Amino acid sequence: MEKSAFDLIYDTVRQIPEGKVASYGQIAELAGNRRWARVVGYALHAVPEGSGIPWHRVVKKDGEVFGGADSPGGKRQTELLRGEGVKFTDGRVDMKKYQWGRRRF
DNA sequence: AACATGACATAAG
DNA sequence: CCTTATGCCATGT
Repeated sequence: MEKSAFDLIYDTVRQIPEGKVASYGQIAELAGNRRWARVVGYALHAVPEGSGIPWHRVVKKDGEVFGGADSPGGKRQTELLRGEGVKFTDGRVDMKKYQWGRRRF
């Protein structure tokens, strides 16, 4: 069985350390192709609960959570990240300090 | 099997 | 900053 894009993406997301966040594009890039950003979104959307996938550590390139901090799910994601020590500002995570590794520069 | 949709990113205007 | 277009995979109808 060859690994599918989803498997690679899930594997990458699982490697995100606690207290850090990664952007969809970053996950896609680490998974193999940076154009999988969309696939990453769908993958997280299809993440079965209890899979051990820290989907809440994945945010948009701007650091905004899914749907926006105003969304019910976004609010939950924000709370989860905050519980790990990630501070939020204006509904966005401070990527400069909390982005996993750091792509670019 | 074909078409439309989706938790995005990037480039171009 | 916003809109439009393109790229990619899986799922639902």
